[in-house]
Amino acid sequence: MPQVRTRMAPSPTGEYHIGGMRTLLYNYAFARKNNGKFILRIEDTDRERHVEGAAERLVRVIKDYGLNWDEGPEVGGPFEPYIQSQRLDIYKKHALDLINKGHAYYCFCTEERLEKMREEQRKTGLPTTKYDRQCLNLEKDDVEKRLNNGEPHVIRLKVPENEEIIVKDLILGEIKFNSQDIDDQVLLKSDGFPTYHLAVVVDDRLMEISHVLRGLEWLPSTPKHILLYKYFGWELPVYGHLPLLKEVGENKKLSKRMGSVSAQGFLEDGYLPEALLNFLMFLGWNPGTEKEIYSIEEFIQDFSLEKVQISDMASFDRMKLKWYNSYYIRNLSEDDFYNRLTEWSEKYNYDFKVNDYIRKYTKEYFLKVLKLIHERLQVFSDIKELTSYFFKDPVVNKDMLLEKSKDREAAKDILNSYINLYSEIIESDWNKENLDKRSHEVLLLKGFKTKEAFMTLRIALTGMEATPPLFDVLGLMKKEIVLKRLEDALSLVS
RNA sequence: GGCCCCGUCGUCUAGCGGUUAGGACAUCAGGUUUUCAUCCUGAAGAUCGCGGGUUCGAUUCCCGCCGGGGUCACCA
Repeated sequence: MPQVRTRMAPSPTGEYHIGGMRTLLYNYAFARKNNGKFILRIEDTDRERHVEGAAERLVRVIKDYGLNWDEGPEVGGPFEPYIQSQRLDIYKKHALDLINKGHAYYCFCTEERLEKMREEQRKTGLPTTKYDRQCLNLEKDDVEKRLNNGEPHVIRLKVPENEEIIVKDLILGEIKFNSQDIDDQVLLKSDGFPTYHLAVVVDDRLMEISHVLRGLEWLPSTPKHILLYKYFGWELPVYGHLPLLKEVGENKKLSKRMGSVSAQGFLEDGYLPEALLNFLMFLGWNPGTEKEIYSIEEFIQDFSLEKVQISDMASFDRMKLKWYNSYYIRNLSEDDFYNRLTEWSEKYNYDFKVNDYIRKYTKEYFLKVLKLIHERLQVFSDIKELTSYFFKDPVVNKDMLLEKSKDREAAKDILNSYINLYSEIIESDWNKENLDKRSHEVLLLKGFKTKEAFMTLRIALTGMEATPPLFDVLGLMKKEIVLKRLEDALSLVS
């Protein structure tokens, strides 16, 4: 059996899409699983949509997800270059080859004419708009002359009349197409760049790609590619088309309105790569068991094309992603949690820098805070809100504060009692256990209801209804801060 | 519109002729707890899109319909 070689071939036209990362992950895992090679190739053949620096960011984010490639940008390989804009003469040579074999032809039609043609086709209600082949049978001399004159032109594939083309898809099975429905695809653009269709076929062949795993959106153009393989006299790779990603319940592609869609965006939001990857694994694949927590190594072990879903869309359940992430955060050791958070805050977040907080409040204090919110943090970007009251006085909502006790007098009584208690406790006794004990004594003494008293205190001290255990929080705070906040709350309700 | 793909709890899925149709997320209830989170236990939730076949028997195979999606560029 020939070596398994897979590839991912993204276009540097913007931020790398999270769906692209899923497809990359499958290609990566399949190659690793079969002791093959995984190739990264940059498909930058669209000069108009090309975005400066996008290729560099692409490479960066793939590495940030913890993945790598055996051949491609930065690492090189036996089939260099791996950037299509540096392979222009290769594509041209192949396009010319097709012309010589009679499977392609020059076309001098202008954009304007093509637009007009389509306009008319639509009017006459033709079932599908295809190039009308005006340039198919130009005289050889005529073509020669126009080429010499430097007239703008493209090279088109000459699609056969009525031929059945069968796509053998490893995931979907055999799919039949008729060449009648296929347009005379442009192969080489007037700027000398190839279209995707030419470039992908030529490069996949030259780079000896054995398996093409790509998104389902490519299925309709696969017959064009098969035609090209045939005319070049090449053997086909194995195809597998993966379900597209959609927003939950929306039957739509991922939308920015629902959150991030770029691979980078999720890292910025504070998702861990291992959680992201675990989540991505299940977007179109399922082991058929009940195991849902997968490391990348386990995934490589269990991945198989047979288990890829036959489905048109895989649902990108952001809720479930959050669950995965909180699971992975919870399972970080305290050290790792601190280190990962710090690293993240330095790299992505401009609003919450761990190092700034450490400088201001000491690392010891910061670590204690972290310990309290560790299992409550779902994504790193929640850190600021979740810990705000440890670092600055909260804005307390008066109504929220009052509704926890019977009435205004009761609230004042509670606040007063605990101000008295806490002012008496000396610095050396200011710890969680003692505060807990003494606070409960006051409860008994004054006949306060536990819930009323402690909720009132919690809100007065943190401004929030949901926090870590009250005396954990109190024990961490300085005595004078506690007293100040209780006094503030008291004057708020007075 | 043409071509092509898909259709199982609220959501995502497992299933590859005979199952009490399994799991996860979400939801709800109970336990732990001063709140939240975690953790544990449990509940509810699917006439397997609809209608025909094939079969002793269809969620599973075939056909039609309906619904959703993808694609029809000198974009990938």
